[in-house]
Amino acid sequence: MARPPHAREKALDAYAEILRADGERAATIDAVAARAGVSKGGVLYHFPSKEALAEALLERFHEVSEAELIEMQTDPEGPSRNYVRTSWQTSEEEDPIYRAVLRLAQSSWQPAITAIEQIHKAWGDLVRGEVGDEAIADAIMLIGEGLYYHSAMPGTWTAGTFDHSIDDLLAVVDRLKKHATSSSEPYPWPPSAPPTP
Amino acid sequence: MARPPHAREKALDAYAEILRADGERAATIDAVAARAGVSKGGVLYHFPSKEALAEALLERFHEVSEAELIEMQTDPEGPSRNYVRTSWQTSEEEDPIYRAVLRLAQSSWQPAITAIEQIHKAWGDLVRGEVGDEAIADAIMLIGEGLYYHSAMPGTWTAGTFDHSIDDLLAVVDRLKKHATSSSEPYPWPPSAPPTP
DNA sequence: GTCTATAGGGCGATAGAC
DNA sequence: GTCTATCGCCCTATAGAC
Repeated sequence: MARPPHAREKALDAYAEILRADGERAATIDAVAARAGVSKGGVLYHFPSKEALAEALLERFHEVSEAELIEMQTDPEGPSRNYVRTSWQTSEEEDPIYRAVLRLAQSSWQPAITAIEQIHKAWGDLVRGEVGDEAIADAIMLIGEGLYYHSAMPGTWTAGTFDHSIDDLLAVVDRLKKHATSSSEPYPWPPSAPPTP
Repeated sequence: MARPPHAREKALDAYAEILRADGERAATIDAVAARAGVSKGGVLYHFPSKEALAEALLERFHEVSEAELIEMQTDPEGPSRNYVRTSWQTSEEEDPIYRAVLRLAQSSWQPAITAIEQIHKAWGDLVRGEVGDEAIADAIMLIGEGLYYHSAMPGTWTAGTFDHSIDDLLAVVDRLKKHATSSSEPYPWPPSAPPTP
């Protein structure tokens, strides 16, 4: 795996990008091959079926989301702010993988639905652990999911919509957190010293 | 239009339901015809092309969303609570049209994207008018959109997730509104006596 | 490993009987 | 108005040359 064939990665990149930008229906093997600069047969050599392409994307997703989860745990801002901030900022340009997988989930592909469900649960656990109030944790999670809702919408609709106000939004999150901690004793946070990378 | 052929409406219903439940790709003319209990040719008599089917759905959407907008304006709870509540509750069983159109938007069909964009802008204007604070209005809108994000996800993931906590969530919305009105003078609300239907 | 050529199946749309 | 039959296209996948 140290130096796998480049065509494979290029095809997977192309697949993710077409999915994200144009939707599941546009992500045909022809389109992937054209964008990756290889032939259809070339793509099908590395990915014996179209589903294999989707499965490979899901593997990438698991790697990336595991790393994101660690970042969220160790961010000195705390999980809530990290979640809301990255919900918007990784949506802007980075992290095309999440949104590509989201498209597969929206197309009712069960493995993608399960994967999204799992990572959301993990994120939600961290936020709940930090704020210690169920309803407020729900509200914070929904704000982040609302940002994903925007980022998952095709077209130019939401480009930059929250760029000017993400800090104000984070201030609202702070206020929600503060209210939660003042009305009930929160879970201990951070649970221990974050590991140094 | 007083008594249009039933097959037309049944086909449109079937199209919306398949779209909502199984995604854009599954909404073939064959599938629509089967669910509506007519033949493919029968469907294509009323809707000369597949796009005509989508356009008819969009017309329905415009009618329904106009009515929803009036409800949101006249709800004695105010637009914010109405928005958050209906974001979840109409997702449960009612309002398959919104989610059907959402699927078309997620498939990068521009007319659907534009329609969703417009209704969101109208909702956002009402919420901003009520709370009078930009960041808090954004947060409230995002909570509602987060609920739609859940409702737009296929499968059983989110079924009932917020049923037990929607009132707690509305309490958080109240708290956000309260903070906004205490820190800055809000817009006048309600603007005038709501029209009686 | 990557290509071209082609088989096989599904889908949108048309034609014409009833 | 609704049906059946069929055409033509696009997409997935396979076969085999290089």
